Amino acid sequence: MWFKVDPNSPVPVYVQIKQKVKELIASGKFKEGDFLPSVRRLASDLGVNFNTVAKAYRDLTIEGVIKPLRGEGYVVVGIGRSFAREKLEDLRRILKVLRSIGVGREEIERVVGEVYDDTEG
Amino acid sequence: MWFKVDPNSPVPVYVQIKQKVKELIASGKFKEGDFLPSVRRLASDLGVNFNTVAKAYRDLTIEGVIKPLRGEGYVVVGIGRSFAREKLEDLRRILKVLRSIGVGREEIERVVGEVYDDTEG
Amino acid sequence: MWFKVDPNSPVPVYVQIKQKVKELIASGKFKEGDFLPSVRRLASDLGVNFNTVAKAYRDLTIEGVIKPLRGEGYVVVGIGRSFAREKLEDLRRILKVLRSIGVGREEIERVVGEVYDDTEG
Amino acid sequence: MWFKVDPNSPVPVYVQIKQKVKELIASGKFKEGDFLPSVRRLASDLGVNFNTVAKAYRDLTIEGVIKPLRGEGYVVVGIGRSFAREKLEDLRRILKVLRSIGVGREEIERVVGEVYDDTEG
DNA sequence: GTGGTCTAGACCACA
DNA sequence: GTGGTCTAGACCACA
Repeated sequence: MWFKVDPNSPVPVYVQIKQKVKELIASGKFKEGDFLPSVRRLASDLGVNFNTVAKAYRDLTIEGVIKPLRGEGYVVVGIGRSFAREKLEDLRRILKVLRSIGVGREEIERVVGEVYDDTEG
Repeated sequence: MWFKVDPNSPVPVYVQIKQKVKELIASGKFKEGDFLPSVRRLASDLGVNFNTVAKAYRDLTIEGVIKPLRGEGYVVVGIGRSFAREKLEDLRRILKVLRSIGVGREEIERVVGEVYDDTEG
Repeated sequence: MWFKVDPNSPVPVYVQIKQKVKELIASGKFKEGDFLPSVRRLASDLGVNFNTVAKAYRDLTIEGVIKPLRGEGYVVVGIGRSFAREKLEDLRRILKVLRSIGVGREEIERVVGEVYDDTEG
Repeated sequence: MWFKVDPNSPVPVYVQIKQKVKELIASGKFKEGDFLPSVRRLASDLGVNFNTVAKAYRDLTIEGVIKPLRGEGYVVVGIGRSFAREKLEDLRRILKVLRSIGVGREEIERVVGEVYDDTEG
């Protein structure tokens, strides 16, 4: 039920964790006021060190996405539309690359269709 | 005319360089048999260290994308369809995230239209 | 009428409580022989855990400032001149910093005037 | 020539380091464009762990006081008047406490005189 | 040599 | 049990 991280990616593990947590909040799997899994719990589930998760949570705190309640855990504050906006920017960037390397619009539409017509996750 | 790298990105600079070079080859700006800019030249243009570019070129050599010709520089071997396939996978991944956070297909189509109907680069 | 603590300060909450209680005794709001609010009462007023206040009172007991009377609560023993001396040391320390960063004596005197000419709290 | 930290203070060591570095910048001992001592160098000088200094520098980076140059070190960006303003607030706070515990204005002036008439650091 | 990431693990503050 | 600080030390990216 939990997500995974790739320790061999050039993207640091703590950045991967930040991304995933943001996705889970943006998608409503975690709602405002919910508690995230504890630093140590998530670290153990992901098989990474506690400090790595702590750094991800600390960053998310600075970004105003979550908030630490001493002795209680991290609670979700919210993420607003900013995450969707970021992701749409990512989409635009990759589409530009695809266009520039000669991938036609039909191929793009095929993939969009596959994802959006897919009935499961 | 040249591309840029972001030294503050969590993505290592040499990985950024590899990506850009692959894009330039995939898009035909560099063709089979063309010489890439020399390690020193590119390093100076990007404002990064010689070793950083050298590592990017070394990796691309291992991946079979370019080939060193002693005393002449690095020549483009080719990149085939693999790069486009990778990028389409990236597209699929981001579309899934966008769908999961509730971004509708219309919004996706709007962005696709913007990029593909755009007449310039 | 009661004081507050800042749970996000790097200064531990129990240290903040100790400071405030000392100030209240030094300023005469609590006199020798007076009872402090009970651990549970203060904890509830401050919105902190019982153990946090208990630790502050325990420390103050060790320092000889207050004394537990079994079944009755904590009674003020006294604080003498030591607290004022500590605070004057704090004053000296901060003045040195202000002087070293170029804040002039006039600006210091202005603040002293503001505080000491102020007729209320 | 270097400063010291107190490992037994309730104030975390990394906060103490942040304070000291800010003082040194505010007082002009480090100017815009200067490099701070390296993370590992300062850690060794202070007898603390490298991660502790790293956390202090990271925080100062977020506050916009310094900036990391990969492979080169941390360079001073600037601190402006904000630090002096913070310190004057600290002064006001402590003066209020001193007044409330019955320390007279003469005693305050005596300390101010001592610090500001002192010819050495 | 300099910063960045990550692990492993101790001990403290707080609920 | 939960977060916070700190140590000790490995290995990577970059100049």
